[in-house]
Amino acid sequence: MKIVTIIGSHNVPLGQLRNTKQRKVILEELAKLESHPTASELYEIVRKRLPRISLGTVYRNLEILSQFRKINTLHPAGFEKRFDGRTDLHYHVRCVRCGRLDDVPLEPFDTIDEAARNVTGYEILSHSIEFVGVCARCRSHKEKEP
Amino acid sequence: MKIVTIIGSHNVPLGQLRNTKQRKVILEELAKLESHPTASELYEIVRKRLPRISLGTVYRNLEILSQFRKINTLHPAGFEKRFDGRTDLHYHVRCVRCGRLDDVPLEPFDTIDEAARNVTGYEILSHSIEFVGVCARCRSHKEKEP
DNA sequence: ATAACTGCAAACGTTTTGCCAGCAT
DNA sequence: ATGCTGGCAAAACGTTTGCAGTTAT
Repeated sequence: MKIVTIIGSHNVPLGQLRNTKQRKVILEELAKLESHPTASELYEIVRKRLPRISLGTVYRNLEILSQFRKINTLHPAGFEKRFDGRTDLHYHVRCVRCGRLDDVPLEPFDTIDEAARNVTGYEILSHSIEFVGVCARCRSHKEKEP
Repeated sequence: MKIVTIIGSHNVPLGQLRNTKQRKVILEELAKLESHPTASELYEIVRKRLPRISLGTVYRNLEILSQFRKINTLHPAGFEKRFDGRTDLHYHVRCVRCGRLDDVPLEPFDTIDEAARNVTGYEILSHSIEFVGVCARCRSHKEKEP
């Protein structure tokens, strides 16, 4: 008997995605928007077309669509806040396998704030960069994952 | 009569910060750590020195210390996930006043992943950048804030 | 036929809050 | 004396999950 580790959320199907009305409307409405809505904002919008849809369905579909790269999830899934004794500007890298978070010892890119100011109309105060990747430890354990 | 808008969390004092044992220990332990603990991880650590401290106190102090720039909060306070119909790499800017989130129409900095790889030992897959600043609308309303 | 999917409601884990006593200034 | 702060417990919040019935393929 072989034990298989299922990667990803419990609600993401192993087989074929289906094209339900709910999923279609969620995608359509999200595509229409310039903004980056939260799940419940999108729920309110979608509800105008599908009054009986549930918030759970919206969450489930956003998760699935994100896994299949149809949409993008901005503030990376369910992570707790983390705190850092350093207050100087520095960057972080997160391991997608184990969630480990490390500092990245690079000098801050101090020119990019000005670039952002020029194209956004914002007064830019600072920025943060989070790299995502696979840490050394997880890379050496790669045989565990299919 | 003048209406004053209180900025920031309900638990952040308007007056002078005090130097309590709990606050000191939280700061000390956080400073010792190379890692970026969550509130409850830090709670467990601090509890070894102050067994009667509560998790609420840890949260309150982290919030206050963060406001006063004594520490840094990594995954910026309580924001919900946001979803984006675009799946290509692009950056975002958040207004610290109103929470508004916009796209930043800059070309992706494709060289920085390699720089990060060189200094971290991670296999770097991607990165995200979030600028923080004040949006045009909020800048024109600045008279409302002290 | 079958596996994906939905709505609903309950459960979950994290964070915030109200209360009141206690302590730093 | 003032008002910031702590502990505690309850509430709030965003998100996930179990269930039982439904739907797309």
